[in-house]
Amino acid sequence: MLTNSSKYALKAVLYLTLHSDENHKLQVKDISEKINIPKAYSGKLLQALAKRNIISSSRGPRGGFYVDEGNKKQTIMAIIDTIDGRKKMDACLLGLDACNEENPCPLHDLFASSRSKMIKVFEETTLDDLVGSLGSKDLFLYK
Amino acid sequence: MLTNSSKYALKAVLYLTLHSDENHKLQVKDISEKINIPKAYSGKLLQALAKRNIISSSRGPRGGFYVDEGNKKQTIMAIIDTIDGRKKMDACLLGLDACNEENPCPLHDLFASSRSKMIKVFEETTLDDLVGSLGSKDLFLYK
DNA sequence: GATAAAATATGACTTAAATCATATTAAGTA
DNA sequence: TACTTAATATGATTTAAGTCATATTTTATC
Repeated sequence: MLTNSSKYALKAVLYLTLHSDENHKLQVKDISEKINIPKAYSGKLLQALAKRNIISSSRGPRGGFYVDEGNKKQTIMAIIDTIDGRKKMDACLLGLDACNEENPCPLHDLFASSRSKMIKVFEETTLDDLVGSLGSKDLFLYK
Repeated sequence: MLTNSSKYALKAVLYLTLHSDENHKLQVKDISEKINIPKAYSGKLLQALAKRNIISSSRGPRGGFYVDEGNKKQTIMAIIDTIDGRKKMDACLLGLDACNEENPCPLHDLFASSRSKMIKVFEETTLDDLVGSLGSKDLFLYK
């Protein structure tokens, strides 16, 4: 479904959404330790996310990564797309290029409705939404 | 979602379900050419499926792989499980070991219902069902 | 302005999935 | 029984994902 990379990216962005803002930037080291992923690897992912404006960053002393109000309008799908590429989500279960609604593979109809529901949720759910639904319980799992 | 290997396996089994029986066995070469996957690779997958009795095989002259009536009771999930291992399907979207119904990760509830529906379909759909639903139209896509 | 702290850019290394190759074993046929 | 045909078992090679390392650039602060 998702590569390791986009799982990591999702975790990192969620962490930033909950624990950072313009005045509380976090460094790669802090983030990677908290969410239990290799530092150098998370650095790379965070850079890719910042370039696409999913998250924000600033260099130099007191710099770091953070999520501002604008970033919170980003969706889960935007994160996945940045790291894995959107196409993978739409791909035929059997990997058939020619498979689609009009020309479905034998598994297409079994799978299509679940998948499109899932994709819709990913496209429509923003970081704001996620944080909202968590309410006050900060606790979630990074392992 | 699925590895390349299990996609190939699904294609191969579907092909066998439609085009083979005890009296019409197919060799690796025939199958791999028809479904457009590397011969040596499909050989390995077919062997694994035969060992688990998802499909049948016999050696020697006039031997080959085939799907008999018993094999047709096998499910899509059995194929996936043989090649990828069942666990992957149940795994948390974020890859969190500790994530479950009682202790859900932030994405859990967004994803859980689509996934369990999908899993249920995979577990309940047999090769018989698939062939039935195809009706007379043999045509499907191997590319 | 000099210094230090941070992200950025780039590339190398490692591991697992995907792919290929082949020697061995079993079964049908002459 | 010898020969041929096919799966089986095993392992080598290749490729892509995942991981790590570091030189460069930017920015705050003294």
